[in-house]
Amino acid sequence: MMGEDKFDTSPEWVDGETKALEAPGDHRAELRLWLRLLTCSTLVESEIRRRLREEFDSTLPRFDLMAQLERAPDGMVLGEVSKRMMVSPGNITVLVERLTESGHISRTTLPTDRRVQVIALTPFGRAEFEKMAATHADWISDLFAGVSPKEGGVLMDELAKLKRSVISALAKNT
Amino acid sequence: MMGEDKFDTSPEWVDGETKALEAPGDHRAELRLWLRLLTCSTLVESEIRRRLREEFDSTLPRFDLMAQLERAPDGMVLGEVSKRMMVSPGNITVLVERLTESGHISRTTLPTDRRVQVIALTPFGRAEFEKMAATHADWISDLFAGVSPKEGGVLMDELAKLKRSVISALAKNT
DNA sequence: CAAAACAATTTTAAGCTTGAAATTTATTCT
DNA sequence: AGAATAAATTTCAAGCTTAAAATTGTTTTG
Repeated sequence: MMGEDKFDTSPEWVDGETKALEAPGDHRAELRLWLRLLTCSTLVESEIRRRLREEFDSTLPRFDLMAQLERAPDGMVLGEVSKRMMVSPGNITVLVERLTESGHISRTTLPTDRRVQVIALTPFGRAEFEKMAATHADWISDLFAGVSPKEGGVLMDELAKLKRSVISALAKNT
Repeated sequence: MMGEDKFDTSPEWVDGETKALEAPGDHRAELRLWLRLLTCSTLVESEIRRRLREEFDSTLPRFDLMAQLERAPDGMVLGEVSKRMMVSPGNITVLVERLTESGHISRTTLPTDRRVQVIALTPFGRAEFEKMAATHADWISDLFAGVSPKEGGVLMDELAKLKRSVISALAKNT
């Protein structure tokens, strides 16, 4: 999905009227928007992955999993973690295995329902995560430094609309 | 990086003055923006992957590679493909192997420099890609249907600013 | 003209990711 | 209670991804 021109900032979208004159099935504007969105998130994401590896010898999935657990002091059920991270359940299994081995998280089988595994940050895991989280926040702040608070606000709002659009389209095709 | 609240649309950003009053090292606004951006692109991307698999028995990387080649009728050098797709060179090797096996692309060693491989869409590959591309454009249009042309224009512009911000931050830390 | 430097690509090792099938455990329904 | 159903998790097979090392081929330079 990559390949957007590197510095294309000209206005690509047209007003509704002009759009109506386009050939049927012409979705260029949406495609360009999607490519730009994807370019932005890929740029940020791969840089964050790189830095996590270099500076903490860790990975984004590990960081994300611990981030979920940080806000759940009493731990979280595996299925819930999987939903929140938007990844498949099988994925969580391996992550949890490794984070347990390395002592970052604990895992307990729920006594009342032995199908259910609850995981939580260990004190060590929490301490490690807090170090990483602070640095991570600085990285993001750095990468986003050229976006003013006002522009950031606009982006938040417009992305909220996009998110609703996508979620509602997904709900329809069920 | 997932885990943003599902329908959070309240204004998270504050004006510059309020921001100045926040504790030093408080990067919540940027973090929330990043999470929202990532949520949007993950939602779209995973749906596109799913549909490519279900309807065309294909994958996003394959589609992307062919999309690059479509605009290069005379073919493209592997290294160039790798750069445009923003993936590591080793990645391209495997993709090219499989797309060659399946007859979608051809590969030629440059006679003047035998290190260099040039790949191009075969007529079959081009025909297949065109079918996929048309459907793919419809999918995106569908997912983005709730975003008006005007809102899309705003998003394009704001994402352009973000992209410049990220690229310039990456250029600095070299 | 060799030797060193450089460039393009492939290989390797490790980890991530998915969907589907299998397992284990609980619940519901005769 | 026993059978079917459902739920939570794990296993499996296949493919993607990366960085680093290794290959292969070209160019530059002493």
